[in-house]
Amino acid sequence: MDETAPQKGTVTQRAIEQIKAMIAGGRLEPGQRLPTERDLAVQLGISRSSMREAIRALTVLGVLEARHGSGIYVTQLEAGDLLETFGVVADLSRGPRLVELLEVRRILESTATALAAARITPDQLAEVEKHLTAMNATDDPEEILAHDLAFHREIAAAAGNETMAAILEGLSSRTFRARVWRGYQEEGAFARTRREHAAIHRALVAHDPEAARAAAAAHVGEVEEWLRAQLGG
Amino acid sequence: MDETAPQKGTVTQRAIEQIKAMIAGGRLEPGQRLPTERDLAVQLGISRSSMREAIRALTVLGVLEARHGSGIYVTQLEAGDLLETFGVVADLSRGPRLVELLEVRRILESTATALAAARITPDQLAEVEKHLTAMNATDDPEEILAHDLAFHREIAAAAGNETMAAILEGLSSRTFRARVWRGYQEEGAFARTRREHAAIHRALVAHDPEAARAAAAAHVGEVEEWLRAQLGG
DNA sequence: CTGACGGTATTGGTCGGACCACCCCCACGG
DNA sequence: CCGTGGGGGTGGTCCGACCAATACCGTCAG
Repeated sequence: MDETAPQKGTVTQRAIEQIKAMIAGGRLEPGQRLPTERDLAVQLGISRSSMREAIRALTVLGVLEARHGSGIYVTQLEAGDLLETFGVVADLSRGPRLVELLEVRRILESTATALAAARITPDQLAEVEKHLTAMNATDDPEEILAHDLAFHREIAAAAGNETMAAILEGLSSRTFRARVWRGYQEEGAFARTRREHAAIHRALVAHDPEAARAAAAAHVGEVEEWLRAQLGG
Repeated sequence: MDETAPQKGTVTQRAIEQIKAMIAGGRLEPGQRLPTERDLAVQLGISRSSMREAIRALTVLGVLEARHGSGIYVTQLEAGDLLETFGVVADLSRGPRLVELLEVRRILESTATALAAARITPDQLAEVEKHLTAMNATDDPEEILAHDLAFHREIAAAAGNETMAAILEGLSSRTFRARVWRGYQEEGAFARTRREHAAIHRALVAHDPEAARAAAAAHVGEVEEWLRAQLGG
């Protein structure tokens, strides 16, 4: 047995696993700077080209961050960094998968809203109200969408679980919302959306988790059912 | 304005976005074969090296699949393909983030188990029972873990939401479970785990969603609380 | 005519080197 | 003391070559 010759998969794939292992094993801390591409390539016994592919792969995964002229660094490995790729899933999903994604969002969003109702601070509540007001004060769909996103983002943040908030952020990625929202709002769902947002807000003010859960579930569920009908007929 | 010179970010990043756009726009269908690396590089006006980095990035994201000697293909873009990277998040998370991940899993797993209780077929139930029996028939931790994973995987599959099942799969990735499980089981939690699994199974047999939800939430919650205590001191 | 065989063109994988663009730091001069 | 300009280091891009796995197709035996 020659332990220096694992010989599994491509050299690039191996390099990816090795760097991941270094981080998981604590040899590389969040925020720490890595050796240069050239040095890393020599250390792992591969060419710089292959090493660059490995680094690029870990970069898109949100594990590494390359700063031109400075060096390669490990990200803070926070939920937001690693779950950014979740948006890709939403962007490339179509048909039945979109309904499944909305179902997941309904489950998480309702729970997050319930948690927020119990924990939200006055400051956070003020922020939520700001976006609610702004959302109702304009007719520009783009602006409405932006404040809609921020409205739910603030609530998710108030729930106190960064990971959950990051997942919800991915499930509400711009292109995803835009694709579904366009058709949904064309049917004059603005009024209904406003009522639902108002209901969520009331539950937050009352610090009523169960009401918040129900309001959020109904809110997402409305879109979910509409989309299901679109696909079914 | 020269529309041929977007000039935003690195050329590789641009290539990634362009290929993603081609897929999102329907110009590339799932399973379809892409042009050669060399041809793609020419089409987008970049070098083959840069194009390879873009392809590698999309490969690790589960969007593309490169077959040596054959060509590059779009994956089926199913939940499993795209959410495979979710395992990376679990593998690289530590400390408080692990608790957050378990909280997300508790929410999704309890809902999935509830859905499964309502929809599970006799065949699927038999499969679940198979792993439950096998799990109780051995003392080998590795084998127990494998059947434990399969037990929950079958239940998630029976819930009828592939996306949710794929996320749960990622949240139960081997290294994640192994890291947490080791310490948990060392405290003689085998008996408790067996009781909890039995409770989940009973709820499935009875087709009782609420009981299933409660049992699953308690099951994950136990581990969650233990982990929270570990970190707290 | 059919099917197994083998060679060859195609295609992804790896390598090495060259040059550019950008950042950081330090020595120099005000 | 401060700012400032240059130089060395680093990631970004490109090129050309060769290797390795695959797919295709013509050939030949049955």
